[in-house]
Amino acid sequence: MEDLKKTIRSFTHVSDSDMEYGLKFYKKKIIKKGAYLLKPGGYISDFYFMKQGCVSYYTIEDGTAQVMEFFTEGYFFTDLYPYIQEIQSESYLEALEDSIVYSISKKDVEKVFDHSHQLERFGRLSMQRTFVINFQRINQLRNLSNQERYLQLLEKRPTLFQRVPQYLIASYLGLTPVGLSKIRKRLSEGR
Amino acid sequence: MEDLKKTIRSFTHVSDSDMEYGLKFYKKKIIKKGAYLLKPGGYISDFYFMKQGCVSYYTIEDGTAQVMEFFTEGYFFTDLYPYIQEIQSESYLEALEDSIVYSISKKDVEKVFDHSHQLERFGRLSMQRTFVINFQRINQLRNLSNQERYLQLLEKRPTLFQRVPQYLIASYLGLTPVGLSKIRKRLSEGR
DNA sequence: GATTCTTATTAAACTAGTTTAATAAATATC
DNA sequence: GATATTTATTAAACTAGTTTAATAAGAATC
Repeated sequence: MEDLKKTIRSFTHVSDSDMEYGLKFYKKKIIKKGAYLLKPGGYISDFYFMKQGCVSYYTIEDGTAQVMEFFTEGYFFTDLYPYIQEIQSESYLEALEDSIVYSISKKDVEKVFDHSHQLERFGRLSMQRTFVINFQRINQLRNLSNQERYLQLLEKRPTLFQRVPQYLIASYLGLTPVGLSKIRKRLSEGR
Repeated sequence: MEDLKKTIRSFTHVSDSDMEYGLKFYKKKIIKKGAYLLKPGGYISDFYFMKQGCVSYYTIEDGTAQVMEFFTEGYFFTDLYPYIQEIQSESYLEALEDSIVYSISKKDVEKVFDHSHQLERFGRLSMQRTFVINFQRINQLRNLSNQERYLQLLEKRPTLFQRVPQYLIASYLGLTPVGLSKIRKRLSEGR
């Protein structure tokens, strides 16, 4: 769990004893390609850290997948809204590759935060980080064209395009496979 | 500062002594309509609580305002990204009405969080709340049509339409004044 | 209360996407 | 390596927005 430890410490100082206390609640979990961590109607009570692999986070709207996010190495993730509210989820968490995650239950997260002020701070700061990412996402959705968002994704997460089928990337960008194909054509013609 | 106290306690339990410690750092501030709490190039070091009034949060892109949010009664707000990163802001915080806010400096927030585990928890939970709001915003931007988003805003924050000019609401919804006008026409014709 | 300034609507031409369907290319399976 | 299946591209018709410009309506000011 070295990279989990490293990632936590990239947020804030955590003493060895607090770290040891926190990490002992994490469990290693292997998910085969095509398997689900979560399906609609299920309850999500775990928080995950992606050690290796790729999980897509999506809902089905009118019969087609709406991809919210691709979680890859180093991501903390869960389906936060139902996780917080303790209600049924409406989303899927599906492995797009054989993946390894570390999981911790909500109860244990709370235990850890109660026990360690330092780790509660990590919790706050990682939430803050997530805020910033979402905030930038909103600005991108509002201020950039689909073409610009495609180019930005290509720049920021180039490996995604080797790992994930294009129609899922189209969905992530908020358009249809046909729409993305048109954009790519337009770009290849230098317009 | 009763409503500030009440709002904080709606997140988590805070003892009287911790609350008293925290609240003493807040300063009351009155902003006249048209005045700014923040302009591009400025540094934002305060966190605000809106006691009464309305502040618009926007950037200027290609000469027109892009409204991110309208902060009204009960909102905690700042320009979080530059606040966290301690970099220059690119945004405006402008009072659309005479407003009363309570402000606390970043240094004092940190002092409060150091002193009180309970208030650090409030910080984490309010960040979590903000996450959820932003998350829902992203889903709305992705999955709803402009018309649906207009109707949803009308339902959730009806008073906004009496307080704020329509072209700013258009901007908030991510469209032009002409576009919003068309949507309203379409709806009034029952389509 | 007339004038000025701001805000909202309408019209017309345009654009970047959509949908549906057909085809082509790539990948997996027997 | 042929066949079936999945994924990507292309075409054509359509749609919900855009831009620019003119007009109308409302609010503020003298």
